[in-house]
Amino acid sequence: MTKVHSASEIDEKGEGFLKNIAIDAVIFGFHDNQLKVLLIEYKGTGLFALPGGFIKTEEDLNSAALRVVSERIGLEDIFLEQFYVFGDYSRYNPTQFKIIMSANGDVPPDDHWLLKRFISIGYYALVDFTQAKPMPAAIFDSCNWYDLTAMPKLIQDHTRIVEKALDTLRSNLDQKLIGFNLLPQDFTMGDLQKLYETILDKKLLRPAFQRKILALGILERVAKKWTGGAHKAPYLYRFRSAKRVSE
Amino acid sequence: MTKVHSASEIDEKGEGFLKNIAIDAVIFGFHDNQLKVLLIEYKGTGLFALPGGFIKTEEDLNSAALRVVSERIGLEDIFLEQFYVFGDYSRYNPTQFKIIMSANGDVPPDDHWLLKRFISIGYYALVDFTQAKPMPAAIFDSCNWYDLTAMPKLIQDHTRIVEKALDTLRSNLDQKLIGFNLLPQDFTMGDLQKLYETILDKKLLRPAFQRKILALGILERVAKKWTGGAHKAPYLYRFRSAKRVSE
DNA sequence: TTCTATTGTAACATAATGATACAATAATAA
DNA sequence: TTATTATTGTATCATTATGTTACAATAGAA
Repeated sequence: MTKVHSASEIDEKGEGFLKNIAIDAVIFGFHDNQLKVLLIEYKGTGLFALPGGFIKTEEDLNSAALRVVSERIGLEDIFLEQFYVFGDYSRYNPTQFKIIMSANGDVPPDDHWLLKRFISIGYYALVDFTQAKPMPAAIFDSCNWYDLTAMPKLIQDHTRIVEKALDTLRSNLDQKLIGFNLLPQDFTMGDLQKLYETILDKKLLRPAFQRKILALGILERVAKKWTGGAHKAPYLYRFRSAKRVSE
Repeated sequence: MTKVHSASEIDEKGEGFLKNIAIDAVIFGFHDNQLKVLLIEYKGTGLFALPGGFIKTEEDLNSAALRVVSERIGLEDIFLEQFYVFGDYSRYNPTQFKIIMSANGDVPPDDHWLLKRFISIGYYALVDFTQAKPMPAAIFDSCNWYDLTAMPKLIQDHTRIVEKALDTLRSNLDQKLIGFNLLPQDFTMGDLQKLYETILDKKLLRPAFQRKILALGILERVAKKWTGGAHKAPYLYRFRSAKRVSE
């Protein structure tokens, strides 16, 4: 329950959108050995939130989520998956949305559809930080990456949504092979290990990690080697399989 | 999008319920070495469906799901978890609901809220077959267990929902320790193994299974032994931890 | 050319899992 | 009462996976 379009785009009754349902997206990136989350800031409020949106009357749910994410990040081929539906009544907080809309110049009537209760379907996305281009919308002051460890206070239960997304990412990391969606096309084994260590928040043994990953048979070695350090140059690897978008 | 209450309970505008959102529940049971699913049959239509329902305006999503399930099964303490949200536009099929409502004596106007598009939040429940008491509502002809391998044709995409629930059950079986929710309080190691074999649809080696399960340290041996066969009597076991309901 | 930091992988240790074997035993039948 | 039978509980060994140490290879800097 987050992405508020421009006032002209959505009327007071929410015609053209499904009622009571929102999408919130936790978009993860990885840079400088830090997990990042994309957050937006509502114009003139100092209120930070996850990117989000609503479902058009004739739109598939997963397509709506993809639209919401790609509008913020400027990419089309995105790993994106549902992870939880947040539906506690205690989430309902219309005054916060009155503030957001008022700061944007719209003073909404009390029965405005955006002031009704919303159930939010949580999606998490894994994107290549080097390719992503954060794009604010008109009603945002900003749209930027934040270290997971240094996020501003978020509206509603969005902090909990991020935590739950991280839990899901952790437990899916080994099971499904999704980590590579956070890396650029070519990367070293050290890059991959640091990514795993950052997500899992624990040190891994280098030989065992390398052996395990290579045994999966999903990497191919790129001929050229990375260079730059005063030591033996590591190989560059690339994942064979394509990125997946939901199921 | 399934459980239609009596006509008097819900008005044509759906006052008191969230719009466009439904809950569908895949309730699993285990009996005679068969996985069972609870299905309802809409009165006078021969149409089978998953038990389902809607969310009250001031009700938590997970509470609504628990209400929907316990109304059908007559139990309170139920393992219940979200597994996926079904939101394709192609699910939308109002004529089927016109048939169901007409057969029930209500001829709905075309703008009746139940004839609008619904996004369905899928939950799966694991219940003790010996304790469950399937309870039909007024608008059902029946509410019964069906073998997963011998289900009738279901309305909408409910067959796919069952399949996806089974996938989730399979992948959660080892990770989380949820299998015991399908068994009565006391059971033998053979019972548990048969349950696992049925769910995973493959044979397991008895000594390895026993060692692995016991190593988890979650079972306690009940003093008395089961009896009845012309062979050594197996121990009865009981799970230490309590059942969990969602997160 | 030597030094340094890091990589790639071999080698061994330990733990987990797969597979076979067999004694223990509750009911049945002789 | 005793032998028979089917199944249980677990020991034992084999295989595989994972944890850990060690060391040669090497790109750049000194």
